[in-house]
Amino acid sequence: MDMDKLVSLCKRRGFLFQSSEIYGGLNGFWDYGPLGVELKRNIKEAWWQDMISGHNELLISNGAPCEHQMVGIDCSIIMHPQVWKCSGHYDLFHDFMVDCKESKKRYRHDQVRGRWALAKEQRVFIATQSGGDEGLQETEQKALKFFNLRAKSLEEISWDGPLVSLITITDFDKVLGPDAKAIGTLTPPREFNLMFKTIVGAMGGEESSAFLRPETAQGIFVNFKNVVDSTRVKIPFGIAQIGKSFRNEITPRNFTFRSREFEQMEIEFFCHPSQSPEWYKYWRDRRYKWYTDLGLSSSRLQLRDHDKDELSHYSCGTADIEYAFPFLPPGEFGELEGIAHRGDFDLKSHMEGKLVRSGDELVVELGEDGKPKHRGSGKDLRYFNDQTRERFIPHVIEPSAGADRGTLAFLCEAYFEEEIEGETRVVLRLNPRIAPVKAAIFPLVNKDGMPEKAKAIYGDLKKEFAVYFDDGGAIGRRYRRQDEIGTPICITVDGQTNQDDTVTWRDRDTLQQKRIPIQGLKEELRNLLKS
RNA sequence: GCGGGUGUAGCUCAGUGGUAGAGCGCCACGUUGCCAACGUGGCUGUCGUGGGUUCAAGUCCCAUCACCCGCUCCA
Repeated sequence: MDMDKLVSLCKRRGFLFQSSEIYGGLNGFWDYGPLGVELKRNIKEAWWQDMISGHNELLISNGAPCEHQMVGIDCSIIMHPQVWKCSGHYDLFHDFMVDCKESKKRYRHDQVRGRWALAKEQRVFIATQSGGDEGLQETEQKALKFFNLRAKSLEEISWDGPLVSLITITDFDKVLGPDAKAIGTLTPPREFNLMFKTIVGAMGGEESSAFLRPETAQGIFVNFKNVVDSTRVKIPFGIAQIGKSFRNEITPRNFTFRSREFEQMEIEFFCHPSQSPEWYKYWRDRRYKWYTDLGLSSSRLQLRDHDKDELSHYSCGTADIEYAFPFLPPGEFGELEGIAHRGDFDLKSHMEGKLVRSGDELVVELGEDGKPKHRGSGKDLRYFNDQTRERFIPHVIEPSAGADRGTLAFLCEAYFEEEIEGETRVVLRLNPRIAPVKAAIFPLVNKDGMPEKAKAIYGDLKKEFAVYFDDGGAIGRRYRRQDEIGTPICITVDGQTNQDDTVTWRDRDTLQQKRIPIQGLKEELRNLLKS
């Protein structure tokens, strides 16, 4: 499938627009149009229904170790800055970068190394991105070139000290950049923040700066105690949230796939440590099945377990649900959702302070003064089981899905072009549950009372379903218009309707028609949405 | 971030320094009895944006923004 065709359809039919388009657009931001908002809402509602509101906590779900409860929450986007310090985002998403004015390259400040070289009465800091022996060799080569010396005159250069980080350097005018020919081309380090910064309060200064959340998860962790205290939930249970998150991605690309503002659908599932591996497996499989049930084909979808060295510092297991997007090279997949076993990392961080791994253990990271680098809340976030009299920090399984990525995947999967009697038909084979319009109602022609009858049916169905009325142009054209936006059913009032109160029911995928009585339409549509 | 490409009507795209175009779509009227029918009429443009060169710029130059491809980087 050609991605351009889908992008064009999305624009033409009102699924997706570039943000601020009349001003030339803004990189990494997208708007959902009238049909797009319905599609995305349907996907989010399907998720909420299947994970939370429709969940039966009295039954053991397929593959689950025991019963579990599910509740929802909706947290603020801006939170206390300490949340991000303890979660690790502040340190991780907060880099200093230096730019090279000559080579136009950008380097992470802490990843550039180098050593001082003296020759021809000049002292220069020769920088490189390599470390170890490779770094030593590279700096030698660069120094020879810079001082315009032959390889055999290497001894004319004297080296002052070992390979050190650029962080230790203050006189940037004596630095030879990793890809530069002249000295002094590197800019001083500049703050490069992957989190969006904002100011709280109209008169705010630096002390009142805050961040837009880079993930929804932390709102759940900091409310863990509130939920436990207010709802009578018992472990194991999950807290779910749908909401916007923000990341200042360096390279937004591939339509909405990597955006700077995006929507997440996240569950933090809290369980006893001894049961956590079973729950991890349960959520992994359950979440994969959710996508296939809604229409993603298993040939383009994969569940991939992370390698040991790919795991985050806190994780004891992570799997990605990935989709073979058409804009990716064959064989490559893009992430739709990550299911992570996070252990007790998050709750513990918000109790004690930012954690780092030390061997097999998580310990509070200390600052230079020997105190915690980022202090936790000091609140006791342990869970007390009054049956077993056990007090413990629950382990967490986190299925974290991207709503926009899911929406994009469903669109890609649904797009088909096919030849019908020499004409190309464009059709979105969306699952009826997520289709923006469930059915369109047409009068076959605009006479003999057909429009009146069709309008009456439309008015009645509209109370319960997202339906669309169209009497413009020939009937064939109206069918194709609906095919293109994924409407599963077209209902047409024709001459026979006046005699026996039946209408034709036309299927988007098979193009087959059947006659059904007007009274049976609602039941028929309900069945369609159940499947 | 780097390199290459693209930017003209809602969409797809023509356009040689000299009057802004086509197809599709959309709207109205008529016609029309089931898969992008037909007729008539109509709407649609800051030629991505800002500068410059020129008597004259959609066209040439510079800058900038956005999108696509390839690197690079990254949750």
